[in-house]
Amino acid sequence: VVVYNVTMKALRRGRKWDLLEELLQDMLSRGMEPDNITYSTVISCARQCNLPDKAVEWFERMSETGCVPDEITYTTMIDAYSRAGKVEEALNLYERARAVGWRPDTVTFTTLLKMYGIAGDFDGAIITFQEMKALGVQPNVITYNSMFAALGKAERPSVAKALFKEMTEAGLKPNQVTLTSLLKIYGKARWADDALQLWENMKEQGWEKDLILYNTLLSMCAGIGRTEEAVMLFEEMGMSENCKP
RNA sequence: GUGGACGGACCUU
Repeated sequence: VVVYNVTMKALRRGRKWDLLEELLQDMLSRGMEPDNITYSTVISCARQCNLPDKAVEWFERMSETGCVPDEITYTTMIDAYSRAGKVEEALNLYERARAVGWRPDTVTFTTLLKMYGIAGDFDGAIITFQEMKALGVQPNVITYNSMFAALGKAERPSVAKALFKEMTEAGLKPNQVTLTSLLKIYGKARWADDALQLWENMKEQGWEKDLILYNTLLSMCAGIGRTEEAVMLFEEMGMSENCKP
C-alpha cells in the first residue's frame, strides 16, 4: 500500500487524474485495502484537477468499504467542496465530523476561513477565526494570510492592521505573501504611511522580498505618488541576486 | 519510509 501511495503522490503532483484513478481501481481489484493516506491523496488530486464530483464519489466509496475518514481526510474533503464553491456541503461535513468527536486543527480552520474569504463572507471568516482561537487552536502564518485575503476583498484596512499587529506580537514571522496582501490592502485604501512603514519594517527586520513583492511595492509607490521611493526600490532590485527588473 | 491549507504583483475597469 505504501508503494501505491507514493506513486499516487507523484501522480497528484503531476495532476494526472486518469492515471491516479486507474491505479486506485487496480488496488481495489487486487483486493488491497487503500487507507486514509490513499484516499486523501485521491481526493486532493480530484480537488486540484477541478473534479469535485470525483472527490465526492471516492469519499463515499471509501466509507462504504469501511474505511473511517480521519482528520486529514475530512479536511481534504472540506477543501474539495470549498474549491467547488459548495459551501453548504463543506459546512455540513464539518458539522457531521464534529458530531463524531473530531477535533479540527489549524489546517481545518484555515481551510474554512479561506472558503469564507472566497465567498466574500467576511463575517464568517472573522467568526471562524475567533472560534478557532476560543478552542485553543493556534493560527499560523497561512491562517493569517487567508484572513488578509478575505480582508482585502472586504476592504477593511483597519482590521488588517490590527491583525498584523496581533500576528507579529504572537511571534509569527510574516512571509512575502503576507506582506504583499497587506500592501495591497493599504494601497487600495491609500494608507500611504502604513504602507511605507511596512517597507521600513521589512528593511529593519531583514524580511526577504521576492519579485512579486517588489512589483507590489513599485506599483504602490506609483499609486501614491512616491517617485523617490520607487527609484530606490528599482536600484535595490538591480543589486539583488534573484529579482532582476 | 507515504497524505491535507497561503485564488499574494503588473497586464485588468
